[in-house]
Amino acid sequence: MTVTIYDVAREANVSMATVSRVVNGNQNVKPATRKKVLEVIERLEYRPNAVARGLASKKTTTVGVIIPDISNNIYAEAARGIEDIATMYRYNIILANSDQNEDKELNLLDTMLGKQVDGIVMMSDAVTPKLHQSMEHSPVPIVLAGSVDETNQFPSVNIDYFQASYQAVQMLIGNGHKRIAFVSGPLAYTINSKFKLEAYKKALTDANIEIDEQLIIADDGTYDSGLEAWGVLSDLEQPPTAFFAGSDELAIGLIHGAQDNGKNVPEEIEVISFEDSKLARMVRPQLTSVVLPLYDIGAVAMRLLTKLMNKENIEDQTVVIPYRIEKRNSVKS
Amino acid sequence: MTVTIYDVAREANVSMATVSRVVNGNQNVKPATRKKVLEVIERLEYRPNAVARGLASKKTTTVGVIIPDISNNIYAEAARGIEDIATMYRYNIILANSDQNEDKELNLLDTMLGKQVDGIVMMSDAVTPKLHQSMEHSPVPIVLAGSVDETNQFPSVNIDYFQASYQAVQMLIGNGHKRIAFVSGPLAYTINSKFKLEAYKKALTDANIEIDEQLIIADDGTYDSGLEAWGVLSDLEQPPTAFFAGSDELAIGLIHGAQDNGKNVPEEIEVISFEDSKLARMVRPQLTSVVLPLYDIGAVAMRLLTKLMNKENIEDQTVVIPYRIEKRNSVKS
DNA sequence: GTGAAAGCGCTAACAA
DNA sequence: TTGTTAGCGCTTTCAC
Repeated sequence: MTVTIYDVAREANVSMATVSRVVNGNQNVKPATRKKVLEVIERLEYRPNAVARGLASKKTTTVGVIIPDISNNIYAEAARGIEDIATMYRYNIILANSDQNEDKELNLLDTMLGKQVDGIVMMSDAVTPKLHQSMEHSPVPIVLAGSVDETNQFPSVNIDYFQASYQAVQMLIGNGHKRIAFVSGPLAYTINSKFKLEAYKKALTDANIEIDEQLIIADDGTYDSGLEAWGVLSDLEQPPTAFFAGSDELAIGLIHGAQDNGKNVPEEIEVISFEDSKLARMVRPQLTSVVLPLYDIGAVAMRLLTKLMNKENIEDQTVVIPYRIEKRNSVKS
Repeated sequence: MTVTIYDVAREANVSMATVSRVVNGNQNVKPATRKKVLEVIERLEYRPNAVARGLASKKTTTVGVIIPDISNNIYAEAARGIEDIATMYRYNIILANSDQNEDKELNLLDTMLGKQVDGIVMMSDAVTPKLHQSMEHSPVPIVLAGSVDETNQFPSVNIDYFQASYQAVQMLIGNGHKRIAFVSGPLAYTINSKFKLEAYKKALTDANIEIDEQLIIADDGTYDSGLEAWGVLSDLEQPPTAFFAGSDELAIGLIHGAQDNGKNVPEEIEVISFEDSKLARMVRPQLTSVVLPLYDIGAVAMRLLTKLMNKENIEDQTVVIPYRIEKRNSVKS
């Protein structure tokens, strides 16, 4: 059978309280006693039962992580950042995919809270009112990673999507383009893409370029949809000469679409992406892209969560990580 | 404060046993009672404490998942398969990265067992003796996903790496190549790559082609190392005319290396990959590749684990999933 | 420095 | 059909 703290206590001729103390590194134990207990623990191969410990202490040292889809590189990268920091602070993570589906998100929140996680990191492109409400009722801290909470009620970590997008579009404008397309993920109606879109429009407007709704496409964000978008856009009477893509996959689809049509990138067509995953260097030409520091976003979010779980004072709940634009060859100069 | 089963019982004028019954869907409850209890649960927003439940029932409905690196698409894909099936059977997963590091693997095993997971899915390219031994001592079932256990002691799910690789190399041989290189990940010394290498050698030998160790390169499996491998190999006196790549990234690196040198793929250089991630279609020419069904491997592994946790009878502990070769344009005909 | 004992919130016999 | 009662394995006062 499994050996319990009680077995150890008996074998070591001490009380279970003492065993508990040595297991938990409590200093109030005579070195000799500690040694004796440690020996018995080793001999019996005693392994503390974290569930019992959790019940008694009301802490599980595990945090919940709700992400849209782990098989999507973006989220996987963030997940790795989260997990690394979690490990550093001795937490384990319960990971679950929501597919951006509100019902799943709600359910996951509930089951994770049921499992008594000490905190939650949540990635969701759309913090709906219902979700928001559920999150408010959480007995443990929740931090948003890569998702902005417009009510500013929840801790969150992000980059400045608007600013980054604005700058990206500006680069294209600076290169003389008048017909600039914006191709984004399905998220056209969600937060982050909303910022990108707003920035896109603002940048054009500020440069006195008229906004043409035909040049704005929102699909599912995949390579194929980038290819498709190229098809649609290049068939326009006045096709775009530059593209602001919402993701690397999209950008590559756009570029391949152009190349398959005999167009040169960046000589004839320029493309700037928003992501800078390792894919960015795996195309010819390599992508110029806003770098979205996913790993860092995850890591910082988790770090923030540890502080919150520790009830430390937080200066600022919403942290904005710096971004930069990596210049490669899909945009001239 | 948090509301417990006891609060619900009191409010509903029943015993906690009855509340427990309705929460657990036990049929031995009069409909009227059930209704009453359900109402109170709703009103009080009672949420069962899974930790207490776990302690009492000795089941946590969570499984551990140990993978090398979630930010690597291969493992992320498998993780998604694992999680989907886990969710289907109402399990949650504790996910952790091992970086293929034995110490971490050992530690993770230990902490997960400490957390009383009901089972574990493990992905490890090298089941070392120590690891093997720790796994044997596990009180809960462990299944290996995408990793073969040479002792055949643990349940595992895989494809036939040898057969798949053999066939891949044969395609190249069939196209008339005599100088065929094998470029693989760092895993040259680990199980799966070992099979690939063996198959490569066997295929050549069977075709009376001499094995040239210079044509065998094992590096870190990244795009850059593919590029590098091209550099080294193309500088040979008798450079290879065909490549068997251990992964898509590697294959793309090889192809770009060739193209940057003005070589045509597949006219002058042919490349076959082993993976078939979505990357495979995101290059020109698109990759011909052995398809490694990662999602399925994960899903089947998890399904197998549910059976094991359920103590169902398993016909065969080691399942071999069919593979196929997806023909695209990096190999002629 | 160490021990006794009361929970933590729930499940699972066993009775009734 | 429902209630009573032991635990599950540990943490945590509170005494000594």
